Amino acid sequence: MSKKLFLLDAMALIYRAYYALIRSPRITSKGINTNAQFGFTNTLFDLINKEKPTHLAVCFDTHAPTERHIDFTDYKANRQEAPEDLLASIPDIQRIIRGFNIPCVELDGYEADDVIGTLAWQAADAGYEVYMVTPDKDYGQLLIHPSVFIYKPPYMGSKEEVLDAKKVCEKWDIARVEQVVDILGLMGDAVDNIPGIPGVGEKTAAKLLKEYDTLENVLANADSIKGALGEKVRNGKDSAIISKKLATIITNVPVQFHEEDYQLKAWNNEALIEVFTELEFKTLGKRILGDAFNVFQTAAAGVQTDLFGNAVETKTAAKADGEEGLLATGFSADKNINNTPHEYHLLDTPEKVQAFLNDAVQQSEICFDTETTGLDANEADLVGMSFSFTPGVAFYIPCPPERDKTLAVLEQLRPLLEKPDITWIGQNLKYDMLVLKWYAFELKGNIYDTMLAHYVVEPEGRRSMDLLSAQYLGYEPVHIEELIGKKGKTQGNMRDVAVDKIKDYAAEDADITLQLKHALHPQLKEKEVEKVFYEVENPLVKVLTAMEFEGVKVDVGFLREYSKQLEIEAKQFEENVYQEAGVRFNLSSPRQLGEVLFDKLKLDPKAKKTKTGQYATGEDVLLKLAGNSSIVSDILGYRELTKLRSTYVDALPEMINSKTGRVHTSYAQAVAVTGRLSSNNPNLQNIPIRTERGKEIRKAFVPRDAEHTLISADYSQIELRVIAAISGDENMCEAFKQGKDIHTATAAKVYGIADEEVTKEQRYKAKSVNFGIIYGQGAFGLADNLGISRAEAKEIIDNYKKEFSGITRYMDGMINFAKEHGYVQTLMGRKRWLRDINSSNFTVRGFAERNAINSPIQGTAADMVKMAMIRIQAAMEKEKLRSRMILQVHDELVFDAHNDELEILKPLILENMKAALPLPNEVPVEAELGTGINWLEAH
DNA sequence: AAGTTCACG
DNA sequence: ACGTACGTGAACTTT
Repeated sequence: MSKKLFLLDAMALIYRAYYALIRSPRITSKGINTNAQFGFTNTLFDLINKEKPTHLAVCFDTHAPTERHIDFTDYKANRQEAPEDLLASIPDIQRIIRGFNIPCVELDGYEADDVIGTLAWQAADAGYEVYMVTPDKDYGQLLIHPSVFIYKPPYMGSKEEVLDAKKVCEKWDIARVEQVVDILGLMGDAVDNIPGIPGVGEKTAAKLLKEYDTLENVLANADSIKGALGEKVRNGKDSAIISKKLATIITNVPVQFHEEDYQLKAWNNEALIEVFTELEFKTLGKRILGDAFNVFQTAAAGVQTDLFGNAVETKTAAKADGEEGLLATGFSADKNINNTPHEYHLLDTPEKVQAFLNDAVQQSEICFDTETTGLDANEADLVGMSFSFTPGVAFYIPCPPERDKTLAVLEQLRPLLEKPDITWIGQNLKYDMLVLKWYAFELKGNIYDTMLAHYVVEPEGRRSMDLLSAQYLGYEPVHIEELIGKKGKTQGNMRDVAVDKIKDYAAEDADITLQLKHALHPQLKEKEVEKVFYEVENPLVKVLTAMEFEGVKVDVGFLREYSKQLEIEAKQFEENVYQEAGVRFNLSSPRQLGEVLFDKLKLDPKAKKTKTGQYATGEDVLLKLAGNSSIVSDILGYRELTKLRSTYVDALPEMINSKTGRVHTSYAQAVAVTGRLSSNNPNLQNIPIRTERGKEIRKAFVPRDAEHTLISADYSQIELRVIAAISGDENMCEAFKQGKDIHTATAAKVYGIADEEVTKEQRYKAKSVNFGIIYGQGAFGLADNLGISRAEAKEIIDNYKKEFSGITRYMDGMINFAKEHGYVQTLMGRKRWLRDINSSNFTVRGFAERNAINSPIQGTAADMVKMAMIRIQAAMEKEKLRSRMILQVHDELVFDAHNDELEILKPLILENMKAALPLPNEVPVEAELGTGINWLEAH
């Protein structure tokens, strides 16, 4: 057997692991982020398992400066400081590596790639096959040696990949791997702040090398390169030479490859158990160490699991010293459905279904899940349903493709589905209920949505079934891809999958969801979020289901006409821009626009500010351009019109449902961290209103027929009322109690004048401060926003803080509360955890501090609207109205109202909105309402 | 898949 | 010296 050496680029892998999991970080019960430790360990273990190396080493960078830093002070200068979590992970990772009895190699004055390069070539000369484990493309240059390869570990769904010299050449479009350093020298590397030749990218570099073979030869022939490119090359000669040197990996650093040191040996299990326990690697620990870890865990935790995986208290078990934290979060961690005997039943005859029903109607809680032909609940057909009420046992009932047969199946289930005293448990039940609603069935009992339970327990993470199962049950369920393939062109249809396979998949989903409920449920109490769960989120599900089912009518004819008009006007703006610029280019490309504006036309403040080094061309930048030339207004005109056309006018008709002729948005109830809803497919929460041309689009949203009218009702200044109320600021509370215009009242206080003396200008500035305050804005931001000096902005803010000292107290109070408790909360007890609040990094901490100020405000307003929706829906049902609530836009509710019901409905809506969530300090809640034959008119 | 811009509250 | 106002979703370009 040949000898295989793997050399790991530790920091690159650690970074990747950390950021791969950043959206759903792994946090221990002590609040430590273990993304990097987890990801790295996973990669290392999988590698050992799969690739069976005979020899292995992990290489680190050291803090000592390298020759590159000394030669070129900008080297890696723009690199952001690593997050604290990530830096803190390194000692743990080194302990883990030592636990595996693998050497860590590092050398002051050299980077990991130099060490790896040197060792790789030495080992290869000694007859090894060498794999350098790294995602870094620069390593390509080392493949000059034929037995050296790059091994890219699997990442985000893509498989691992072994790169040889041929593949590297293909990637860069070059002839020989020796040219890797030439290409890097020419194009530079933004990540390491290696400049290269400005304006030369990957493509251009490859082109140059095709013609001239080496970087030196390119430079030698710079005079014969024509046009702008030649100019760039001639100007960038010095930079190119330095860049090539920086990009060249040193292969003769003072290390020696002693093969016996790098040979894989037996692990130090004790050391590994200690680290894994500390890091709470439950499943991973067991996967790596097997029973050695299991025995320890169970004893340490003082909890065992019964046959079905339920946590059972063991009275006699004593906690091992120092292992308090292991189950402190309250989930039963060691459940593994794999080890639990499970029975998944296929109920494919009416007799079997009946037997199931007899049992099921006795239950108080049943987990329910549907399988359908698609992701859009308004278009999908039912393929089957699964149920579970005993952990490990689940039932799957298939539905035939013919609609009448599916209806017959549902009919048999009617006594169960409509039983009023059942609690239906499910993951994202809105989807399942919406599917049922298209068959005119509904779940009449209570519901318990595990997705929402997780949302209130942990609003920030993601919560797919797969993730939740892994996190709370330590179990990886069957992936849907195994049934219907990956998303995209190859994705198949659930209808075409063999019924036995669907049964296993679907039944498992119901089984897992039931167990998930048991794991999550104690967390509601522990985290003190029961109120927001039971009084806000859970009851809202049925309301949203009804709204999504209803949809809204869109006047397609109007939009088609408007589209033509916008197209003509946009074209005119576009032509104007090309005239003014003197070139034709793609005006939709910010990159090309930036080059035209700043390189060709040399317009004044050269704001080069995007992180990729391109010119920023956003509206704020363009408006600051010298002279406000007409090209700017033409660009902005073009942008406005094309935006309106592509995002709304042309897109909305495409979203019309084939069955209803209406547009059905989908509300995401567990996405926005503050507690707001979000809307997608299409997003109906960002329909234009601020510009004349934009608000026209609202005319396309119309009542269902001539007997109906749209009603729009919105809260007045809800966020400011909330901050007044929860801060208890006297002046602001008083202004609201007296029914004053809040921005005028604010201006009067800030400028020390009477309300009547406030000018438009002053009111405008005060309004900006009021909004800025909600978000934690500083003097810089206010100055930028209002186009005033920082001194003036500071003065306004100082005055504001003095006059509204209660607001200042609130802001400081929230930050201190967060620092002490690690979270902030809304009136309904909705929490947001802010683990960066004590960070030593100014920027990171500042972000958390602004969240601490803003989240309770935005979140309390969200609580209030949601509660209003629940009340209004209930009242409308009680009155048996034909009118329907159809849209929510954060502080606004829209209704498709029957004309006969308008006079009942108006007070019903307003009263329920005002009374939904009374604010402290007697701050009144006001709402306003309008009606019309379209949304614009109603607003 | 990431970055940029822009629509809303 | 740095960055600077919160929360979203979608379209388009570029990698």
